[in-house]
Amino acid sequence: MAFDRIDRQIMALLQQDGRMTNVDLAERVGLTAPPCLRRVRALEEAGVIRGYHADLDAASLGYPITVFAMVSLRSQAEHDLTAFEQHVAAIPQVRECHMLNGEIDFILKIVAEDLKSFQEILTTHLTPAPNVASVKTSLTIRTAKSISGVPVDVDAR
Amino acid sequence: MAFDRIDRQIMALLQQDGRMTNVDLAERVGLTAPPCLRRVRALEEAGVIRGYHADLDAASLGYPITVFAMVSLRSQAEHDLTAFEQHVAAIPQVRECHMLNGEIDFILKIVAEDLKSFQEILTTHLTPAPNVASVKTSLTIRTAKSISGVPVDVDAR
DNA sequence: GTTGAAACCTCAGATCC
DNA sequence: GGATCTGAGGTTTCAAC
Repeated sequence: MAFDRIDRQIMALLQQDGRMTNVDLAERVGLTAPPCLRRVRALEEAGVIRGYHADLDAASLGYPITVFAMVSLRSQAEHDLTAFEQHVAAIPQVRECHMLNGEIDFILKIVAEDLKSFQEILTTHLTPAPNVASVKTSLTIRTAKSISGVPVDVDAR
Repeated sequence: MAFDRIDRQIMALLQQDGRMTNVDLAERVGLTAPPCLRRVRALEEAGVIRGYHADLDAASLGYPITVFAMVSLRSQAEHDLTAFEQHVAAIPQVRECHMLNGEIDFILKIVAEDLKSFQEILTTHLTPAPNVASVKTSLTIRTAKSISGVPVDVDAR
């Protein structure tokens, strides 16, 4: 799928403010409402816009702790990798699971109510998981930057 | 700020679908539209709902590569830490920057158009940055789970 | 103090050009 | 892509619990 300048503007604006009304959006990109809405629907149906989400403050909701866990497995056979992914997918506090190259097999981003409950997740769900060789964790002191999504270069192409 | 069951339902639903209409939302939580809207506005003004964002597909937009970079600095003086944070904040491909405890000082999530442009970011912006002792990078092979936000337990309290 | 009912006004979505 | 129209939704006001 190819995007023109207006498509890119639409994506950049909706990434910034996902609840912007269609008429506002249309005005900002220099269209009238109907063609603007058609473009948005086309982007949604093409899977370029995957959804819209409220960005909640983790601390207010009782999850002030964010931890990164670097996990190495004993076996890197595909079956064992997917088994581990399915295992962590069922843990709600695990928000991200990325498979990496190199000596670390997976990096997980985990949120927790406090250090005690984090230790509990670690010792009851992560360390004893099948095939896990080692788990190294690092507490997040502070987060200087956290932008979901990707850079949208409006002037590209 | 304290939340009742309805507040939690609202947050869970808006985290799932940020463009849900207010009347839909009201119906799902068992209210009529006006009090539901007031609750949403209150949550926004309290900073619990920080915003709404379209979730864009990185690969479609020309960013198929995600890399984690573990950075250690030579000095951990507060002045040097914030200087590094400000440095990476200006790099659009750096989407996240978390300060960690332990031997690694920062973990960065970086998106890139291809390996070549990633290497360019690394060698021109990251490695030569002031005070950087070491940068270890890991390519993301695949992402099994990526849920922005936090678990919202509707039945809590 | 929070909900709900009614009013008004704006927007979303469909149709046609 | 734009113009027009209709039904639906957003938002404010105010009364009631």
